[in-house]
Amino acid sequence: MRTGRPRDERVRLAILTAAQELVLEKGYAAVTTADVAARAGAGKQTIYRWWPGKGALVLDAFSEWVSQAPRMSRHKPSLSSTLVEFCRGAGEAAPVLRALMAEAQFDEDLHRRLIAQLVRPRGDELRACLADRRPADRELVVNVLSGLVWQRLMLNEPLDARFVRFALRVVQRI
Amino acid sequence: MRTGRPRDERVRLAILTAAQELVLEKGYAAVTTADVAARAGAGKQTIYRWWPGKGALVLDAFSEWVSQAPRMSRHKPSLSSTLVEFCRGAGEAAPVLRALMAEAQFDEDLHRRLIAQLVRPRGDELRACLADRRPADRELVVNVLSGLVWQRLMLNEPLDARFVRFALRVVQRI
DNA sequence: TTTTTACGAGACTCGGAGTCTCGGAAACAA
DNA sequence: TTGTTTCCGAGACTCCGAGTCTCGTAAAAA
Repeated sequence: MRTGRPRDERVRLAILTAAQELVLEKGYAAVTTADVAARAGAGKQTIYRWWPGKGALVLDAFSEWVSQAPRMSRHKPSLSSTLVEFCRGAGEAAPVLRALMAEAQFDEDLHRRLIAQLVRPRGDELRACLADRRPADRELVVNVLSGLVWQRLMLNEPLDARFVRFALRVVQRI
Repeated sequence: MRTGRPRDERVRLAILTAAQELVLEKGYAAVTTADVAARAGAGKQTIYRWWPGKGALVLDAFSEWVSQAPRMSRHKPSLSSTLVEFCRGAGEAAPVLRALMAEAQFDEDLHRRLIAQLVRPRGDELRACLADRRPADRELVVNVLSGLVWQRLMLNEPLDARFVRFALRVVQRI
């Protein structure tokens, strides 16, 4: 059994909540770890004890944001609905996704985390909607779609309904 | 006539050259404006007099790097050769492109410059290779291709010959 | 009770971005 | 020639955020 005082779950949640709120209010770049600690009523050291840095913290605070799609449906979700739902979530959090991907370019560890916690899961969701395609085709479509999305994000163009229609049209023609 | 001492062209080139060398040697993040000034034998203020910051400087130092394709051919360049040539240039400078696109996410002015000096021109080159397509198709193909490239860059996957084959296969099926 | 780890708080170091100032140089104008 | 304007190298300087260190205290297990 692990000895010593255990990690306080309420503190963990307070920090994640504070990070999410502050980033949505002021934007990723304008938020400091000191800000997060202050709003959470925590010490900076408590943040650095459990997260390697601001990037990983914000990633944890948002990694489930995008995929809060209603999983209640017992049907296999359609490609269209998956894409719509993703763009809805990613649309609100677009500045955060841009900032995380940007920061990850300067931080290998964060880059790995970002791919494992955000990029790969979204790709898997898409893949699951393409079970009827040939495997080679499937990878091709997934690559094209996520390419379009990330390009759109980094170029700061909206992930709106018009984009979804465009993306679906592309897929249809492959 | 503009009065006062004119800008020294040799200094301008020395700064651009120093920036390019240093970034290739040590990587974008590890280079400071003080480093560039030192190697160029210039003062920091001379850099800040002509460029708003490190990002814009490095962008200028590399903005023609990618498209040093031999324009000697009087034939219209093929999509294949354009893509190969672009990936060859972008392959070597991939870390720089990643860093510039990343930094641009935190700097609106740099973002505009990056799109105007790098993103748009490459898109135009691609577009010129697709003159035989219907205009709507053309935009679609350009979007898909540049989406694949930027995704590849930000995910730190190689822009190698295998990728070019993949991209061309995608285009062929649209 | 002792040991071990977590916690809040705050002081601290470190490094890079960008600014300011100074003495001097290169152009133009009177 | 002299004065004005802008450029230049050099270096000191401020500002700010990331991350570290320490201290007194709290909560769990041995």
